[in-house]
Amino acid sequence: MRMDDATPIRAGTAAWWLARTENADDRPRRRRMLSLDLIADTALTVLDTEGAEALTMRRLAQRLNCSQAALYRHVTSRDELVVLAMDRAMGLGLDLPPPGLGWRETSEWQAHSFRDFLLAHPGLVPFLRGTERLGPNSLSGMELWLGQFTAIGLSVREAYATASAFATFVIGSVQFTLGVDSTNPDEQRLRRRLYEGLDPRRHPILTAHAEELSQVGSPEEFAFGLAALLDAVAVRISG
Amino acid sequence: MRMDDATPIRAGTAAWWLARTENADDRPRRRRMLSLDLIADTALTVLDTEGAEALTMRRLAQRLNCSQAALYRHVTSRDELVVLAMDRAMGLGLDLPPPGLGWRETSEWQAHSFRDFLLAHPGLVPFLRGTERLGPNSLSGMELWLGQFTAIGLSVREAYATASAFATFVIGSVQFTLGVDSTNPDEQRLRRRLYEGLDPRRHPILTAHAEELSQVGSPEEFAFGLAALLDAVAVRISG
DNA sequence: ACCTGAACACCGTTCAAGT
DNA sequence: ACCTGAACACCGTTCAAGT
Repeated sequence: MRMDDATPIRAGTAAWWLARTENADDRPRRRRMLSLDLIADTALTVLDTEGAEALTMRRLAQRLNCSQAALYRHVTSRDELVVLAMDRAMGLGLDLPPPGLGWRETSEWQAHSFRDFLLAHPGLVPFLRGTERLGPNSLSGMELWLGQFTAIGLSVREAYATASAFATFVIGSVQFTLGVDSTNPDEQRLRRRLYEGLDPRRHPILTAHAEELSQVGSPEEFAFGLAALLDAVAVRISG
Repeated sequence: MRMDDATPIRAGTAAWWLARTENADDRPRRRRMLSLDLIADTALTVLDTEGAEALTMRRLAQRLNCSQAALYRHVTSRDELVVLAMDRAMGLGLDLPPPGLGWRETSEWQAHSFRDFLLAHPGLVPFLRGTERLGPNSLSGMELWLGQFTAIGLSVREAYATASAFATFVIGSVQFTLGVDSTNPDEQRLRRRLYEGLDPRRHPILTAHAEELSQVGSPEEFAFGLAALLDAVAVRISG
């Protein structure tokens, strides 16, 4: 298979990340006003301060005091920019757990820390599509999880699948939560009314337990899934 | 809190779904060429045949042989259309498991069936944001899960949190998978090269086990997470 | 060698005007 | 009462032209 410059490589694939690291040295030929890092950081700032839908090339150029066209000297498309910014964010979201905890407490702490980070930066969440997975910061996070899970007896393959499941679940549950914020008390009340108004013959449980079910919130759902994953690890290291 | 017509309600919230069902009767005043159902179905067709980025109001109108403006008689925004189409898709993705299986096999079958459906319709996946959660078809799915999990001894609250965790995990893992398709053999080979090229001091495990880790694929990761959730249910019904 | 202005081909949404 | 054409204010991306 030939590597042809004409066929564009999809951002976030192994091929794309690889090409990026291999061409790293011949990058900075001259002093520039702009840098890729600065652009990615500014993108994150825009996401935090103005939300996901504000991340446009025009808005970014405005913040950087340059033309939109100038951005395309550092990045071949908006997609590419998003992938790079997301891996950058993964670096920011990666916090070291307090020492002295057992593996279960450590993993729990990390999952909660990551979730809290994402909830505090909701603008990032729509862009987390797995394409950041092979970026340098994401790989640092993976290395950390691999170290932890292999240290307690999982095989390398198991540790990788486990870490992926954790990441998937945390990101997925935050996306789910932000889709409709169930912490809003009024939303909760209306959800109850919605359940109550259903056809009791087709929805016997939802109608009968409308009040109770309307109270089940995102933290509860997250706690269940997280405990499940931790239990599964416990089973696999003892067996 | 007053319900003001001037303040738009975010699509997918309880308030929005509620208003929709309550105003259902005074909808069809006259015969129309277009219907909401037809529009939503056409949207799904576009997603399946042309992919996620092809779902524009112009493209939709073209398929329906009407003007873009006509769509806005049935839907107040593209967001709304997406939410409705996604709930519709949830109805299509809901398949009844073969009878006679135990709870674990049944749940496993359903999770795989849902995953297969999403993988077969990748155009849907970017739009699953949890906003479809309270739609009629999604609620039918929820009722099904609730029935299963309460039947084996979980409380209603536990059953709801469990079902949510399952849904979150399935959707999240498919999003993750489609972000970068790791079933591509060339991608796998390149991923190995990517791992091998990392700094061994900062990434000791990834570099040492590059080949093995590059082989871990999406089915394996999914199997781990699913087994974990099923184990967790088993623990909770026996304890 | 680097950056820009202006354009191109798209978006979602609105609204006066038609029938 | 219903639908439309045409416009508005945006997008991402390109490229000849500047310095």
